[in-house]
Amino acid sequence: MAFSITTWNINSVRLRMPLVESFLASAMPDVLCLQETKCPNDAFPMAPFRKLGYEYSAIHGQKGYHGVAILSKLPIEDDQRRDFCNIGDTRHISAIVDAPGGRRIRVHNFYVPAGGDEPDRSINPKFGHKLDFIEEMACIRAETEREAGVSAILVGDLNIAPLETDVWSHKQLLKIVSHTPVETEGLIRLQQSGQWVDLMRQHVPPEEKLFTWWSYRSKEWDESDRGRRLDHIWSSADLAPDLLSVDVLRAARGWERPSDHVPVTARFGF
DNA sequence: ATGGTGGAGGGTCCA
Repeated sequence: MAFSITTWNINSVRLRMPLVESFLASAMPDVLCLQETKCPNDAFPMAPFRKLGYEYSAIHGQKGYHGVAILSKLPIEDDQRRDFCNIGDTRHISAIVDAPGGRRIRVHNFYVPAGGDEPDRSINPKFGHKLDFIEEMACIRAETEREAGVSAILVGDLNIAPLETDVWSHKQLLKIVSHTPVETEGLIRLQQSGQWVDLMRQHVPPEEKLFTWWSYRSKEWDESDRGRRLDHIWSSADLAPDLLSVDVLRAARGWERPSDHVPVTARFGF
């Protein structure tokens, strides 16, 4: 039995619906997690998703900024939203997916704050917000007593590239927000304390460069390849042995009017 | 060292 899940920071779901539709028609993941939908709930383009077989959804959006969504071919239940840092941002949603073989998987979909430009919380409150956010994420664990027997997957735009090979130049990015030690150490601590497995790095060795985002501010993004791995797929330990592949669709960055992030898909065989 | 681009919304803010 198979199960697949995609995470994609879409940077406006309404603007990029044609790209989403063509991606889904070919990749056909069971579950699609979107970030930066920039779309209030009552304006979310549900119809095209239904038409493609994504009958089930849990959305959490607001006007102009942020916004996350889970679209699913498989039934979902118990959708929840948590207001991290208590400021009303729509940056988290989760739901339990009824996966094949009677498996139940709690899927968490995150859009972590980018953190601004200056990596110093005393002069840049956005950086402080980001650090507080990832601290609070420690409450989201791969295994919980309350949902015993439920596996877990955490995906999203975490806006941190934790490994040296997750950026085009470790040395040149050490003081750049997304790759500063306080962020990368915080993310790895979070991963370990929550008992999460980094599925992208289980599939692609940590020695190899791996990126999911390339800035809009570089026209030759492909040749210069100054990317970062900001998007992640983590799972509880029980799912890790069932991972078949992780696909980072780099080609999507070259599509017409693209998102600056590309879709990442994990496929499992149970 | 700096600025470069893109989306939302109709100011600038955010990334």
